[in-house]
Amino acid sequence: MGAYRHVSLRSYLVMPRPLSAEAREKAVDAALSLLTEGGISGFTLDAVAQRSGVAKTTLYRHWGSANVLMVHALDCTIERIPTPNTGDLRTDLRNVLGELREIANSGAHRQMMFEVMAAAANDPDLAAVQQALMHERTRPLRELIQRAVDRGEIPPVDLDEVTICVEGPFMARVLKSSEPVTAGELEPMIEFVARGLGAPPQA
Amino acid sequence: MGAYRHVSLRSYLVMPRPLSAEAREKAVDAALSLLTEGGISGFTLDAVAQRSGVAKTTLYRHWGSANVLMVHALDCTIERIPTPNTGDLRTDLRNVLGELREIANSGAHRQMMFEVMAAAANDPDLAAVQQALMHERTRPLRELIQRAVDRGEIPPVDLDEVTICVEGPFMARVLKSSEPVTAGELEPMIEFVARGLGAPPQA
DNA sequence: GAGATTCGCTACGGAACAGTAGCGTTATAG
DNA sequence: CTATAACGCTACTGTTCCGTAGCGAATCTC
Repeated sequence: MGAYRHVSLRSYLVMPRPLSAEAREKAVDAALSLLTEGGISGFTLDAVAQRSGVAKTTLYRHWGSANVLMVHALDCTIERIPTPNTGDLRTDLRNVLGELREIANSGAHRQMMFEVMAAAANDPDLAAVQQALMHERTRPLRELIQRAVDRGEIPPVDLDEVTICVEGPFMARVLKSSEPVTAGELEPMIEFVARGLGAPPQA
Repeated sequence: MGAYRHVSLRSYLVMPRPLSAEAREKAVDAALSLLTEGGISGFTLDAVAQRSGVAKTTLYRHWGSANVLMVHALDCTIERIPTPNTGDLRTDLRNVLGELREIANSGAHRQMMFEVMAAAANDPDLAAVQQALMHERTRPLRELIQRAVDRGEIPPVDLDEVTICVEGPFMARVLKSSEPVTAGELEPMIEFVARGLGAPPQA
């Protein structure tokens, strides 16, 4: 934890002493670790202050409210995951779903995901961040499907419609059980999805 | 709201005055309406007491804690949904997904679902109820798939594996947007899933 | 009717949490 | 070195919610 985009808004201006980037970074890291451990219900400013070593008053000086810090911290986790291109639909699927599998299996990711989605119903900012996060995570799927269409491996499709269908089985599996998803579980899904996309039978 | 199974544990015994079934029913109804409106965060005993007209102290006399009442209320929502048999895979899918669509579109169902799933991580009782609820809701899918195998419309499958793949696209769609799912959106999913199951091309 | 028990009401106690005030300390700009 | 502003600390208010105590009134069994 540390390679996120910490935007220090005022560090370019000449001031006696800008809001310290160090405090922001420590606070965001603590916030994220609390969020992944206990979900939104485990995220309190008292806890962030204690874990980060940044005083609660300073947290308010930087972000103004607990919610803003939480949304900012989640926003910092948005990152592009690589999209390998192997020239084969099933192999591409295996690679990307393997990546998503590791994300889903890490920590108490489940609880956080659910709570964020629930809370997003009452918080437009949070909803936007959550939307962006999900969109970024499924981007590789959209890309590999588009490539399969381009090379003629599968017939043309409505990309948005079909992406939902492709990620669906994986998401349903993650929702269904808190057990980690194994690599072996992915295989039947890949075959199902490849057939659904209209790919020719496996070589 | 009223056709749930309200089990009055002591109503068969001869006692001066049993815990009133009326109070239980009103409390459960109020609890459920609060849960569907505001999710778990909208569920408080004060709110249940106010909406149901049952005193908070009486709620404790019946259930002992807020959590027990909540789990009991959710347990009361478990009900079998009918499984039509039309003799055609795609038509069966259309019927069952149509049922699930209505459930998913009703009220603020989304938020409740997420919060319950998140809370289930820390509460075995709640997890059990949630598991049972999901299992009951997807039972028709398992049944219609089994029938399609039996009549030779699709090749034999691992039922659990494949059910996840079939419900997946629908669930992914529900998760993705808070907009109601339209009947038209189901069609591409049905075709995708039918192909995934190995059904012959549409007539 | 007599006795027992439930019900509703009001009022508490206690915990957790958001957010603020005040004050002394520390680091930076000039 | 000096002024300025951020920092950490402690303490506080206000709110929300769980869970409980005590009371009188209503109701059921016998």
